[in-house]
Amino acid sequence: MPGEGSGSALSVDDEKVSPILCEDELSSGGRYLLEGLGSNRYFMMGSTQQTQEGSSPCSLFPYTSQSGGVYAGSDGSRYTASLHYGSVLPSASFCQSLCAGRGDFGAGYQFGHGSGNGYHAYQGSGSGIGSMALSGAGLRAQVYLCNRPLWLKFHRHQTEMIITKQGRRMFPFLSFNITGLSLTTHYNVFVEIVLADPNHWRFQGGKWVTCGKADNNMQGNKIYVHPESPNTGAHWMRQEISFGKLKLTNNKGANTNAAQMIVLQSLHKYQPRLHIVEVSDDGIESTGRDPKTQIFTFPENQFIAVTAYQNTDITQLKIDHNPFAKGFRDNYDSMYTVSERERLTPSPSDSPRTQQIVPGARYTVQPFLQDQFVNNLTQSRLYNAERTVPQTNGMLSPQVEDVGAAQRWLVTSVQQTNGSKLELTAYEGDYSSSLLPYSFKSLPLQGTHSLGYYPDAAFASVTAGWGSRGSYPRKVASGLPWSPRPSPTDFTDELVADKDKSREGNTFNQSSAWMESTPSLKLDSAEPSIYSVVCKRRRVSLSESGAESSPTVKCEDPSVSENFNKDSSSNSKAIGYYAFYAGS
DNA sequence: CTTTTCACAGTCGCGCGGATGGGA
DNA sequence: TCCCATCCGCGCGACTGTGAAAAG
Repeated sequence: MPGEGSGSALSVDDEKVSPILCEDELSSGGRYLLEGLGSNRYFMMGSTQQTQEGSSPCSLFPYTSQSGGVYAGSDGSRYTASLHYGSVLPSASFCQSLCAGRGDFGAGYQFGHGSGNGYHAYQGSGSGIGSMALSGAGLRAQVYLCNRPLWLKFHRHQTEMIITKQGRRMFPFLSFNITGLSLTTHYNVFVEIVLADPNHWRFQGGKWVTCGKADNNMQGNKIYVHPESPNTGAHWMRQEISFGKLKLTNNKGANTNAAQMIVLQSLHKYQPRLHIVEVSDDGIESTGRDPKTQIFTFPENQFIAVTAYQNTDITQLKIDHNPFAKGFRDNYDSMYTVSERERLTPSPSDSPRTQQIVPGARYTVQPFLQDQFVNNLTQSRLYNAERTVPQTNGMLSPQVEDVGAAQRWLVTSVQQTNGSKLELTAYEGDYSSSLLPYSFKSLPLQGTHSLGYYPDAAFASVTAGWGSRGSYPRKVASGLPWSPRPSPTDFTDELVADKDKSREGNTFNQSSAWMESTPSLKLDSAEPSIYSVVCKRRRVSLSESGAESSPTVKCEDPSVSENFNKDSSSNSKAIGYYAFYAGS
């Protein structure tokens, strides 16, 4: 694998610049001049400091001001200045509307380079789908971050990614859906991870603070090419594109599996970027003056590379959501040992077996744009307890997270013969008005399509990210007495932010507006209040002494907790969830 | 004191081979 | 009886965070 910026077959146009600048961002001084910063490229966003301090939802979209000049690496990197955030840049007025109305771009940020003037201002459709023409091709590619809710969860606490000498997989991993590509044109799809800011970071006083300048002389591979590259647009659009096998390392001299590893430096903040490069049929990149490249950046993918976790909230999130860390879940037994007979309705989310019967990529349907592995988490594992770290430690304010997490996308699995595989549906559209205070115009809910999609797609995303495991041939849903559906936790996840609010208010009125139409959500909405009383708990760790501000209070009444798990997580949620779909 | 490295135990799932069942 | 597809169990390697030790 080529080293940084040396991908022979991968090149990015470095000439295009976005003419669109967001006034807010400009005035914020969130841009850096990076001349002389060395060979590294920086993903330039509004400074983290600013976004931490600022409560404006606009901070969620700090890239709105970016133009092509942000990658002004002094090494003449081939990727310099190829970022064109302006493609979906809201105008200044849109920024204002964001701040005022808590609007959202949606799950898909669309960047890319166009033909000079082809920067498409946000249309205000609320679809969250930006659009940008490929140079010369006239095709608009759109990229959706599939597991965005989970990313937001981590991002809220400032995501940390472990790096080791032998390489560590990312979690959450990067997973995208792409639309708008030419069906027959070949593309290389790869991820590049660049410095997000010029700072060195350290975890101090329960939060991340800058600590001097970043070491910008880091050498090593910064690119991970998707193993299926190159491939046709039809291929890329057929299913989720996951980078679950991407590994992060701090071993500069790593030779083995170098293609699978990206070399990072500990305590630096990084920004992954997705590149889609059009290539000729023989796999050679398009040549000429105007290579057809698009780059997509999701700010919630930012993370700080660490050799050991610093923030216990991040650790807990990893344990809770990463199946490989299941062994560290403290009440794993009680969570999953409820006999099948005791269940009124089996829940797709409460059995470890569930993960083994995940159909995965066997079904080529588009996975529910969902948390990866988030489904296996029962509601007993919430973060209601007092925190060691300010909740706004991350880039997002709770409010901002509300915006992002509450946002839902469902990519239906309709296998259309015309090749347009993806039919995007704003799943929550019907009730967004009551739940979400910001204006968000959703695409129409496709009732029959959506319902028909759920049974198999519910778990597709669970395994899709882990590469080839999707071909698991057995124990598919057909053998189950129930039809798997998106886990109720999906909704609950979205409501995490609401939980934080409700734990103080202890009121159910908050979501009453949509209780009537969404029974399952009603149940989930009620959970925070229940749990804030019954089961304030955190990760149980021997090392976590009482001296720390994070309490180690376990469920005061295990039976209550267990019953809750059983009744609510399995039964109520499943029933409620089912009722929701059946009744919708 | 901070950061990195390493061994560890638990979990997961791929891949293999054998068992099972249905159809020709 | 044979063939094929599916199911099942097992072993191994990959993967995880932990916690102590080492390194800086």
